[in-house]
Amino acid sequence: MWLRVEPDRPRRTPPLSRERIVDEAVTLLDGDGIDGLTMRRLAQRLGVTPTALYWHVKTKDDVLDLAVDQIFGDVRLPPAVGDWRDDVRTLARDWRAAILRHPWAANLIGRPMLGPNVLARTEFLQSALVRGGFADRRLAVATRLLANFVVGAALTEATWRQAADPGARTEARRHIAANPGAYPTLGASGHLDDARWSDDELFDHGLDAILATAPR
Amino acid sequence: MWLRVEPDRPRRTPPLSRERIVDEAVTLLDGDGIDGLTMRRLAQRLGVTPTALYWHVKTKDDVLDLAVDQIFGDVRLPPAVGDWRDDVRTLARDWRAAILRHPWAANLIGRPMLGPNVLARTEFLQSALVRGGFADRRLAVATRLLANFVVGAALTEATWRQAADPGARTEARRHIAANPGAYPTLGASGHLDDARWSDDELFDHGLDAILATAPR
DNA sequence: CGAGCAACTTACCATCGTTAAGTCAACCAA
DNA sequence: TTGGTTGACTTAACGATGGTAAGTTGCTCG
Repeated sequence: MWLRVEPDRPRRTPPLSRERIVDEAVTLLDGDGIDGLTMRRLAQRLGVTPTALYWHVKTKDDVLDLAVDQIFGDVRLPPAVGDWRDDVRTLARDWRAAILRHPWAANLIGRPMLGPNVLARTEFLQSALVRGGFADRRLAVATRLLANFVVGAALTEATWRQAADPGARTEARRHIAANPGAYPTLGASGHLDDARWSDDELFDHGLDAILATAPR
Repeated sequence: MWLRVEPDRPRRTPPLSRERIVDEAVTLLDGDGIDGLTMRRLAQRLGVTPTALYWHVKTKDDVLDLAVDQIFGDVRLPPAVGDWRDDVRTLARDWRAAILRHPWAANLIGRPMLGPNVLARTEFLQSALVRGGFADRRLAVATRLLANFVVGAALTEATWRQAADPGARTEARRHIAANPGAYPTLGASGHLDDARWSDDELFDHGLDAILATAPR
């Protein structure tokens, strides 16, 4: 009895599980990007045969879907007791930060994005807007405006950041500079990477502009 | 002399070209989605060997990049002589419509998206905002707010529409209904698909909210 | 002790993107 | 006319990938 080994103790690695698979997938994606995630590489990292994964997961797309929802789980939900504007700002900033922390997420849009974590965040945003006095159609409009701005901004920035060719932005700038006639305003304002204002700054002010549309 | 055949006349199909490849790729993507595009299928449609494509194109990713930029070329640039708000609205609506017409574009975000067509559209948006009185940081903020809202909205809607499982939205709704405690506001307002307001309507009003932030 | 099942492995398949080498007609210099 | 050069394409093949089918192991429970 007291000699009995703990169950599963002598196993070389902790037993496989959907959770461990998803965790390892995320770190693999973080390290090597979207093309770095292979069922074989994933299995190897877990000390397991590729086909073993298919016991816990139906397909590779499942892994991707789970990975996407996982990173949205990192977005903490504020207590929702403070000023509704602060709550919105906090959540929106964290949401954007979560995507920027895992830029590969930009490649996985086009997937459902309807996991429970995303739903919970949208719920939070909407309830904060309700506290702000939004209702009916204005509530619906504001929710979408907010959510789509956050997602659009984060995805666009993530896209730029992960551009395999680090000179892609530079290349685009050169293209603009080479055809000044075609892009008079862009060339003058330097929309693509104006050093005068940071991405963070522009995001925050965009957020404020939306919040300013509150009733009263 | 008068007997000489026109050059390349007896060819079975018109000669291959980057243009023809991209055109066929777009129709293939439209028909069968992102997974339907294979170099082999593409070549077969063009009456050619798969490897022939590599004479005109360096890699499959090139084809995808070109396809993405191509659909943005469909977004007509308004004359830019009318009311600046109307110009912005027209371009934003067309932009969203172009993405919704080719929902697979949602899967290709994460790519540069810096082709000349996209640049030209952003340039147009920005110049319209300048006409609206925006300048300096407010100009930069408004440009990003606008562009990110349009892209975010279109991508999110495209994602929903192309969900392989047509019941994904339904599934999410069921999930919400099953856990009423977790999503009080969402459950009540039916954010996901409230029949009271259409996507078009919510998009237009979101646009108006942004335009309302204009100076003066 | 032996059946049964969960968890994993071995063997294998079709398909994919891509490269290397060969073919073949059209053009141009001699 | 000839003969070589080049552009455009084909034949052949490679390695890697996502996935399936059929075992194999080892734990649990009767």
